[in-house]
Amino acid sequence: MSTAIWWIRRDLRLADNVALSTALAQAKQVLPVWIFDPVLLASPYVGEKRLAFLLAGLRTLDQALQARGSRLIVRRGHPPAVLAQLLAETGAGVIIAEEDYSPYARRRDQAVAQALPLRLVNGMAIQPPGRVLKADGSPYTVFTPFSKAWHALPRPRAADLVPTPTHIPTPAGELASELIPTTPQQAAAVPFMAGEAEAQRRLRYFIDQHIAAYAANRDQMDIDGTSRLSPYLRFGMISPRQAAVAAYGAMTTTIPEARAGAASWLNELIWRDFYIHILAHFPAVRRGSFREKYDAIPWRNDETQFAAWCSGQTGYPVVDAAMRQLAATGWMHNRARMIVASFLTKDLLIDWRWGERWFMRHLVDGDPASNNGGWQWSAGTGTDAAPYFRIFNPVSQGAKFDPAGVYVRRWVPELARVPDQYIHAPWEMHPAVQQVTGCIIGRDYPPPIVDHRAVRSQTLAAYRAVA
DNA sequence: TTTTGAGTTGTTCGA
DNA sequence: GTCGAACAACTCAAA
Repeated sequence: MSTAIWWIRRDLRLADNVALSTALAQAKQVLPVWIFDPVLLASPYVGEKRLAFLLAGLRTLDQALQARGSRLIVRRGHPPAVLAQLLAETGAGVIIAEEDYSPYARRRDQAVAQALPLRLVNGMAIQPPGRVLKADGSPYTVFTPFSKAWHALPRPRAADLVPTPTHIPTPAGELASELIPTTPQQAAAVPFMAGEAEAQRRLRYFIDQHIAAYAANRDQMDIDGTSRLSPYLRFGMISPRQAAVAAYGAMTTTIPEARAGAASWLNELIWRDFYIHILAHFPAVRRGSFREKYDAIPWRNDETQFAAWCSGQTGYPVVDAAMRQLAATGWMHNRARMIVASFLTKDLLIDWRWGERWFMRHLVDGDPASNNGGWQWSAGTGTDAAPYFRIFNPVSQGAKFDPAGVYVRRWVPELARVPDQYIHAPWEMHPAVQQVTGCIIGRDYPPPIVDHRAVRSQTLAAYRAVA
């Protein structure tokens, strides 16, 4: 075969790219193609920060391709039509892509495969859906047995990783390609530089500097103890197999903390696989509760309270810090995600889908599988959900995971001079203290929009009624 | 088929 | 201040 199309979707990398290596093995020439799908661009789940990160990633990928004798062809339109046109233009005999298991992607790929020679390969998950099943062939819905079965499979090894090709022979003829739009101004504050090289640099830095303390620090919001690789995994600027191989590598050290940290981080990668599998096997979770009875929860859905949550004006410092971090940077600490999700669903009794959509619009790493899984876990509606009476207390969570208020003060500057003992409950400051610290509750910072203790018991009653 | 052990990440209360 | 129990049963997975 003379030409294969490498259809790039969530695999913006050249290293360990099975779609690319398969294309190179099958054809003399490979044409890398990106398609802007109007359906996805118009989705309410797309936001400008993630879009900007994607565009920057495409530019970086194009540069890497050009350094290897190739280039990125960019088109816009309905993928089946665009690909049919490209096959006609190039005479390519096959389209090869990394499989995306989310519901829209599967429908899209089915439509393509009906008319065109499409071949899908795994790479988005470490173990693809269908490979981790119970003895009777059905999928797992509880994490721990899933992870046991996952661990029983052959582990990815460094030798399995496909090296970066040194040269990518690409058809030389004239082929129309759109320019990649320039990054909107908004992206300036996003602390993620797009691209494969940056992903590898972060991986090395994390493994070398942070893995030993990961198990102890990963929940601390005031410490940069996490890998911050999620945006790169989201767009395949690093493959999850590369991450897993690095984790296994760190597990061979003699330092017990490093081994524990690596195991803990690998577990998070397995959670990522788990939610990819859940969405693949149960696509209805995208629209409703995994457990149907929880669709009957009587959400209060107060628009004013939702707006306060979105803008970081709830009066609960740790919630507000997290929501402002999200708005400013497109990222939020994992512990903070749980706290604000618990607050939205359990304190405000607002439908978890509202929070899911807000996260998707603002997160650079927004991924349908992980985001949906996390929200349903927090709301108590999902597979393997937390018991509904497990309601986070935003004050004690703050005290535990941001004890000196470093995280809060960074993102809620009006609380900068509030003493540590009040930093997570500033409304408890005596008026004289408010005066001295320059933070008058109701003037400089809002009073709490709900009384946690009161709404907690209301929510318990509401959940108990449908459980 | 039945039984048994277990289930990411919490909070509150009372001794 | 610390610690264990209660929260509330239910579903899942595997023997």
